[in-house]
Amino acid sequence: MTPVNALKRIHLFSSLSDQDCEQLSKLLRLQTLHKGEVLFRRGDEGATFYMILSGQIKISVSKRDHQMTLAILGRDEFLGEMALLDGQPRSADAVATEQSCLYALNRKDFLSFLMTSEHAIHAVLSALSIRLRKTDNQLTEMYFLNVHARLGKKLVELIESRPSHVKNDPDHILNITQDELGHLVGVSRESINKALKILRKKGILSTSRNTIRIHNLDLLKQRL
Amino acid sequence: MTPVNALKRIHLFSSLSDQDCEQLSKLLRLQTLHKGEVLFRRGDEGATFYMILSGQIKISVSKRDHQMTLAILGRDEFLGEMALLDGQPRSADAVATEQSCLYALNRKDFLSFLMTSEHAIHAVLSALSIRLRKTDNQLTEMYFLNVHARLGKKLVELIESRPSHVKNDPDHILNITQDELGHLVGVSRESINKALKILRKKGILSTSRNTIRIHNLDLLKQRL
DNA sequence: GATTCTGTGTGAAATCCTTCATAGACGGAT
DNA sequence: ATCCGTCTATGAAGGATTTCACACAGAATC
Repeated sequence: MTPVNALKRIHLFSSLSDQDCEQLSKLLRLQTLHKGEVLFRRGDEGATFYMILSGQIKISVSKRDHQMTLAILGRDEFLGEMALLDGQPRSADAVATEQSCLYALNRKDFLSFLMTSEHAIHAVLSALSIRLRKTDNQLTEMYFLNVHARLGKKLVELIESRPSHVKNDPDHILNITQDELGHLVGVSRESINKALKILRKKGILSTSRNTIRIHNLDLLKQRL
Repeated sequence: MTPVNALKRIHLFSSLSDQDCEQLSKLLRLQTLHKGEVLFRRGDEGATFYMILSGQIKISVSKRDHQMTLAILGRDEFLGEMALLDGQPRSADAVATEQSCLYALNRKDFLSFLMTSEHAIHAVLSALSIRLRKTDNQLTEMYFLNVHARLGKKLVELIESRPSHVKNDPDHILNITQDELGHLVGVSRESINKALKILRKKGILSTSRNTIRIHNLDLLKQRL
């Protein structure tokens, strides 16, 4: 595939003319990350915008031996825009959870690209808006709901945001450790385990190393 | 003052030409809210953008007899943009906490105004970014910090975000109920009260109906 | 001035969740 | 085949926060 066509497959760039794409492609830097590799850390000066071509980036904040995961971003999503837009340092860590491939764009180029594309502005505004909504929601749920309810919601969210169906298998399968789930829900691993135990006893799911297998998604949903 | 000059005093519109201002002023609708009046509710269809000319709007989410305050917006700040940018319903309630005066702009006009002003785009992007950062921060603090630490931070934040100094008075004075403080910190009124008791015993502050008087801001800060 | 309302102050009991300790299971490396 | 590191499972103890109950004070209303 030509570089221009590759660019156009990315939603943020999809409305660009061939010319603009070619222009832009000269400014983009391709970056590969191994599993576990750090893209940036909280507190760093942020001068780069990233588009995820493939793989997965985890956005999280750590303190002592505790960690909270703010978001997990995948293909066609972008990150790093906050530090560029408001001039503050990175607010969280970004780490690849699997082998990942990104386009990187420096501050100046990102901002000028943004101003040339109405479509891109809309995409960024809308993405920020959705993220804000999501975090607000997480914050209120943290206050209103207990571990069981939060876990239930997160499981449903994880399943619905990913293609976790395997052919000829009625179950939904999540590949995640209970530790990681704890970071996502904002709760200790042990509490996750105990909450899972209840769902297990009701036959809603079963657990094994690195995986949660949901047998009855409807039943899980109607508990919310 | 002419309407155009009034408009230019608003940061979001400050870069507009006289012509554009005049144009815009025809689209803006002036809206007054009494204390306690509701601007919109969570779940409403959102088709309006608001700029605060004066007064104060509280953004909050309620559930049963519990409430969580997400933000308190004041003069020169705007709200309502999320529903316009991502097309989802209102994510929270907006209520005037005092007599307030707003400019309202409908969806179409807001979006087209936005696209004509590079300055406005930057202002909105930057504001969204700052809000996102703030909520992320609140979320992680909710997980990492206990009531005492969160209350301390919130008190400092409230003081630093407002002019709470009175002439010839070395103290900082906050006019807020413990109930409201609880909503802001994400904790019960009683817990706020008990946490304040400790600060009171250390001589950092004193409390009375509707007010918290901070005697020693430095001491409060160094506990964080 | 009496009454009502709203907000503060406080302790006891209950609840939710974390922390700690320990056991076992599974997979990968040697 | 064994060892080691990671992940799951679980119970006991402790801590933080909520809930509940009630007393009290000052402001607002009549």
